[in-house]
Amino acid sequence: MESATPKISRERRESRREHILEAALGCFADEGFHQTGMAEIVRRSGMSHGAIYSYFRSKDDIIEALADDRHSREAILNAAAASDDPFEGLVALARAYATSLADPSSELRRRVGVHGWAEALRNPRVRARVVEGIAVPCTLVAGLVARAQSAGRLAPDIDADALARSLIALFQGVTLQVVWGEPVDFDACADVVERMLRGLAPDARPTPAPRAEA
Amino acid sequence: MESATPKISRERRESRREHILEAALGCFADEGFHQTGMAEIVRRSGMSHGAIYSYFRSKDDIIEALADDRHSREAILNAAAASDDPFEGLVALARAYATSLADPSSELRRRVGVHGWAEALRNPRVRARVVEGIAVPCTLVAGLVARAQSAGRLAPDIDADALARSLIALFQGVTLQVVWGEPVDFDACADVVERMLRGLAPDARPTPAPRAEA
Amino acid sequence: MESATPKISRERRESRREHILEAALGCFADEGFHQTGMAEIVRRSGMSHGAIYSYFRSKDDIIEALADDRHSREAILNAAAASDDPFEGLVALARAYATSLADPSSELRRRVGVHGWAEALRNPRVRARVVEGIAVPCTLVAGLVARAQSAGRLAPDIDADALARSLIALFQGVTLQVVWGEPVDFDACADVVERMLRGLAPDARPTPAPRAEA
Amino acid sequence: MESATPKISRERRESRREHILEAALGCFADEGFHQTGMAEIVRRSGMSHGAIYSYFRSKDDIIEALADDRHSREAILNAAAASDDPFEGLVALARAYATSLADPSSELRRRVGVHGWAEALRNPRVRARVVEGIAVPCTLVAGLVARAQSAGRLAPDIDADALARSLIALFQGVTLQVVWGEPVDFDACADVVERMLRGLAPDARPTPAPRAEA
DNA sequence: TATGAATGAGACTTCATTCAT
DNA sequence: AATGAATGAAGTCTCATTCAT
Repeated sequence: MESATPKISRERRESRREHILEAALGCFADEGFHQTGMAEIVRRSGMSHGAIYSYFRSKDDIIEALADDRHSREAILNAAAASDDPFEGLVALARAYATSLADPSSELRRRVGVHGWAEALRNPRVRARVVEGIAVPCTLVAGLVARAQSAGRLAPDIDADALARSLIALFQGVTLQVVWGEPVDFDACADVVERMLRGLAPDARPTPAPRAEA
Repeated sequence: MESATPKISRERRESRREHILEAALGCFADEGFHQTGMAEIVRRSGMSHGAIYSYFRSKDDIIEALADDRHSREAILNAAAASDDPFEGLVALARAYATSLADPSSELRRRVGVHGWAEALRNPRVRARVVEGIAVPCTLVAGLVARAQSAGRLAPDIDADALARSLIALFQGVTLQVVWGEPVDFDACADVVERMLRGLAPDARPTPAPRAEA
Repeated sequence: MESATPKISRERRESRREHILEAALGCFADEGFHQTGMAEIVRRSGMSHGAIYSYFRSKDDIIEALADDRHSREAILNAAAASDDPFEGLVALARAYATSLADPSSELRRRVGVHGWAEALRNPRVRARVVEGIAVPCTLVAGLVARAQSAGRLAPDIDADALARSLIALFQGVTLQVVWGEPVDFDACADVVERMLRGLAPDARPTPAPRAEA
Repeated sequence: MESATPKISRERRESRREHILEAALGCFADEGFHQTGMAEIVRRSGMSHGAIYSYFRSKDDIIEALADDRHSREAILNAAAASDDPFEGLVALARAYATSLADPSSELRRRVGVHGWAEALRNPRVRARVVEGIAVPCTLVAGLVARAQSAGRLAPDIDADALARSLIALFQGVTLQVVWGEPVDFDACADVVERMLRGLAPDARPTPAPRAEA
């Protein structure tokens, strides 16, 4: 008796689900989660209220589903794995991120992502997804850093985790500025990041900290 | 013509206004702007609906007022001016920011700030305030960078604006992680930032970029 | 694109709409537009707030819809067309109006009509409807007068428009007195009107105006 | 102890009262009774809430006070008394009314008067005042008619009361059209009224009613 | 299954009136 | 007497969700 006869195929169901999420993405990108009404999603999707509620239990379900953005993340993380050299992998990752920010087809996701960052403050499930979305690249970057240190490409006394978090933070902050429409020069920022990373090389001789001299 | 004979003093009025903002801050920090009802603000403030509406024209007015956070900004920016040396000013600023993130008394403001970042996507007035809130430190940091370059403390070919934006971005991203309750080690991050800044010194010899070698 | 698949028939929808209007008519007749709450209309209609708002965009929409009262107007105007003789048509119209005033089933409409007369002073859309409601019979009456003059049934030097307006005005004023519960004798008034109309016949010999004699 | 020391003279008090009524008149003329807030009256009067409430017990009190419009009525009624001849008194009254409608300084009163006509439907005290405002001229006109009949200036079989009501009704209706901004030609209307009155003279030979012929 | 009309709690805001000053 | 800040009930309208069709 349990799902005796699937009226629509699993693929069709998945495709309808994606269709709803896409409609919701557009709505949420424009007005945020709580200023978007289900009616708007209904209109954009061309479906009925009932239909949508057969794919998602509630509006919060849709929000949750959109809080998870595997796709765009993976593309970027793959960039890091492209290089055998962990240090160059970090640099490549920064470049890939900058490039992705310039992609207009991801604008809606970026905007909804920022709404998700706020929603994470009050919705534990959204927070879980957002935090997980940070944890993955954070771990990966920290791993690259550690390997780069082992390979003698980064100063060994640098806190790998702090550097990883700082880089992720930097990407997040740039994303914010981009969605706000600020005139951010992605390439220049990537240059700066690359430069800063190279400045962390073990044989780099930074200006000694004055305090150390005192 | 306006308020011919005020019944309460300007100070009292301002204090009541602040009282409302504080109540709203608590509400918004917990639930965000649009999931907080006026009734909640009324309860927290201990005032009546009507009283609140005599201090603010609308809920949006309150949101706008909270989108502007001069106080916390100034405290940090002052840190940068404390040092005569622009380069050390940058470092001090990063440290001051890290310190401020550890201050529990600013937690609500940080949380509301993040909600404001999302709200900026759909509310032009909030965006104006948020963007202005970025512009000020951005300009200041860029100025410090330029002065540091003139003083020979930073490599002259670094894009001052990109560096400024990147630093601000990094601060914003760290703030995000902090409000999400992530275990961020502020001091370690500040160390990393300082280290990266020092790695940008003109006499630092970074690992040459492999591409350049090719 | 609009209402791709209506769930209820056009007739049912129209009937629901009329049901709401009828409920609102009762409320407005009792308390006027602005002293009637939507809650009262909800109660009288037996529907929910949301349902009503799916038939009318706002309370003002309902008011507007009720400001237009084609039905009762047409019934009366048809009376005028019943006679081939324009002069007798005028008389018949006056009689029909008097008769309609005695109809208790129109009492609510009359009362709401009076509220509409006041509302017309501040609501341009209501005014437009009310003024149009005057214009139609005014034009018709003026036409009858002109035809009666051509047929030699009314003195040719009478200002057709002023007579039309005066008759309409008289009807309006009587309506006012009726809704106030004044003891108006409709038939006697109709007699007076008929008598006055007949006194305007070209061969009537009115008492000469004393001034003219001076 | 009872009003131990009147702080302000009776005249001053009366003048303040009038001042409030004048302010309210302007408000009510624009927006009607129930769409005008006390705050608006406070602003227009330049007084305080409390002050106004020391002259009127409530907003309804103000409405009531304005529902009674002795002044403009008396001016018109006096016109009727100017002539010794009752028939000419009627004509003079119609002329005086037409003249008063053209007076722009009475526009606000006319508008508020119409709002009062609607309010009379729900507020018994307002109705009492409005009805009384009709009764007085009605009685006077009926008296003139009766005297004119006694004097052989009007056909004796006319229902004096119905004629009086009809004339008053006509004036009211014309007032409505005037406040709505309709292009009413007062003089032409007065001409028509005069003509109709003269057509009621006993020696006038109206076109016989067809029914009578049948 | 799918539809969309209906629900009704709850959103934001206003405003006649009061009363401490 | 006069002031105007404060009250809080009531106003209009929205919207996530359900369920008869």
